[in-house]
Amino acid sequence: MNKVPARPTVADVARVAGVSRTTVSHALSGKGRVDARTRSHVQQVAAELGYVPSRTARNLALGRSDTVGLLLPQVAHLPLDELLRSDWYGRVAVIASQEALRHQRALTILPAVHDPGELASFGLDALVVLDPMAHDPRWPVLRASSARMVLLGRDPAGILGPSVIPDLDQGITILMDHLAACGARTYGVIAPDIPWASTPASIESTEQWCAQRGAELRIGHVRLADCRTREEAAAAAQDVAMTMLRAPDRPDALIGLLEDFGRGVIAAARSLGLSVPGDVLVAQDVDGIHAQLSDPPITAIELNLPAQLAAAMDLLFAQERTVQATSGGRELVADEVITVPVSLAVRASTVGKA
Amino acid sequence: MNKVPARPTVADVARVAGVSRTTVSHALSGKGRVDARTRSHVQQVAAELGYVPSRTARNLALGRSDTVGLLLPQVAHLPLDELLRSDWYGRVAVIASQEALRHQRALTILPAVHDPGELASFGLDALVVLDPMAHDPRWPVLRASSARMVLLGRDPAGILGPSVIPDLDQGITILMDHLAACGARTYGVIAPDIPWASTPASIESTEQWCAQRGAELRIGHVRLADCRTREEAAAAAQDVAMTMLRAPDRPDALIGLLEDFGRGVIAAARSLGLSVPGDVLVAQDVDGIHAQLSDPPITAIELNLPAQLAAAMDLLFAQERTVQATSGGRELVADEVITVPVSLAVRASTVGKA
DNA sequence: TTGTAAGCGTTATCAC
DNA sequence: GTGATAACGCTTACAA
Repeated sequence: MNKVPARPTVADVARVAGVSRTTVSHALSGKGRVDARTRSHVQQVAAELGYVPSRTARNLALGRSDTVGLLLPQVAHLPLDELLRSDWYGRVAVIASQEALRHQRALTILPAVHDPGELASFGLDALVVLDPMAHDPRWPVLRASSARMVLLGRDPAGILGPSVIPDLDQGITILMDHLAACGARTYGVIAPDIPWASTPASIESTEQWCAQRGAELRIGHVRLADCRTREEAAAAAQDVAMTMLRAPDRPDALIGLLEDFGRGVIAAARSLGLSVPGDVLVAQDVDGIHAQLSDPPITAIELNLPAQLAAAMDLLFAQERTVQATSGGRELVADEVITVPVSLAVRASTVGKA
Repeated sequence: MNKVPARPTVADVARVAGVSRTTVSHALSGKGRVDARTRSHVQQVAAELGYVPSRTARNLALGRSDTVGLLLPQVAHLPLDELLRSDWYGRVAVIASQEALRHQRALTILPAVHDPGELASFGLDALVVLDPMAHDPRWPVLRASSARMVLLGRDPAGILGPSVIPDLDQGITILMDHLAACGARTYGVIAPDIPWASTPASIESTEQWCAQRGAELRIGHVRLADCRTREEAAAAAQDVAMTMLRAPDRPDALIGLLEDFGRGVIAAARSLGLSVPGDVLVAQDVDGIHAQLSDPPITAIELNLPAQLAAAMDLLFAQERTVQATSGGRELVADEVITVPVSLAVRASTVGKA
């Protein structure tokens, strides 16, 4: 039962190196003026002793936290919500942790924070808020927080901090251009009735594109409230697609505004004896495994999550090393919206009519 | 530019309540002996002031960290590795954060820790290590850490701490029984050549099952080193499956030991004009979206990740409230292995020959 | 250039 | 029961 040798502290280093704690601190952090020889000596001693500064102590002294909190959405009323996005959130978390570490910060996942106190106790000075929604239950908690905040997804209120969003408008444009180039003339959109702000925005982008070109557009709505699983969501999309495709003047390109809708559309086409992409083109506004594995694989917009999170962290910490003035990072403008470029993953559901 | 009102501290509460800091601490934590009236008074004042204890300060004083670190595997030599498991890791991270919070701990994701110092600086007192491998580059770093550790996945060395693993042996047994019940007589296994300890273990379980019943078993190996994408991995599995299915005495049940292998097998069967499950049964040892979305959906073993992480956290923190003696949690036995029950998700790839 | 000392917010020790 | 006081390990005026 050997007692674990306690980690060396500044005091230890100072004693061994024969200098004061201040000098050690300055020598290692490069802050004050220290003689070059003293500095290298201290550094060497620190290395030999295996000294590592304690984040906790440093944070307490500095009044910050060195960690950024990732706030996942509360699981909403929709039973589907959690299922729908759990994989997505996982990806966000892992990527966010990498980006945070790039800024010398650790990342802490805060699944569901109930009261402002709970959040405050973490002393987080930076927060990434995922998918803010219209009547988000997290709002009161967040308002009470003094942490720097960046929202991932459009903030309907634009009051907590800047938002980082994928440039879905650009994405829709690229997608529609692509569909047009593949011969589409009339379009159909299948939209979920969820309170994510991106859905209305996508619909609007589509409408604008069509209006500008005089193209015909039909919009079908899927009631997700009735769906309990992703399969049911796909099936519901299939129903809606079925109706649209049965119409005499059926659209020859169908876009699903949810990860699960594409395959629903394909199933609908197939059951009507229509070939994809021969008779109807199919695409989604969000890429994902479903789109990649579908038969045929579905053309979709790649949201570029790493770029989104890099942008978010940059917003929080960017000018930190240059500006010593404030709490670090650039001034955060509440209703500013940073758009991140997206790209189109073109797949067999829209090309190769052969 | 109003200065943000600093968060109230124990000192503030003490002053307002007209008592000492000690009394406040005792009153709020319930540790020492405090008069009931004093206690409720202090509590009320604290509530009014919106006092929230600072985790940082508390941790410094107590010498702990209140957070558990999640150590993702280093991205290994295999280019595929990251792709293969990124979704999985994300799920692990989110679920782990929930389980950690259940024990009043925050969860921090540490993607790739290079030197022992870096890890030490976090002062983590609990660590969940993901997928320890045979020659894991993280070992020296971990050995140097004094944190309590639990490994998720079998530890080939059994030296760092207890391992939590899904009971794949049980899973294989259930799966094989199921296949046998569905009419299989000869079996084939398609295994990747990756250094995860679970693969050899699964193969062994399969061999034992077959040996006990005198059933014939063939094993095919896929060289993942040549694969750069999941698609290529599936294609490689398809090649191997093709060879096995072309043999005159082809197996009538094929099991893929990787999430992407199932669909490769199905593709192989299809291209040989064999129906699934009519002519050949197909299954995987790991469930996932791929298995669910495949056509037909693939029977697979559900690894029960939430249960695994719950077990891991329990191991770390279980007896904390009862035992005040040590650093919390039960004694961690290095080579102990905790197995978590798994279940079989039966799907169309093995049933409904009709 | 270096050292002294105060302070960050909390808990633990030990008097009263 | 309650309250000084000293840690915890670090940073940083301010002095020397």
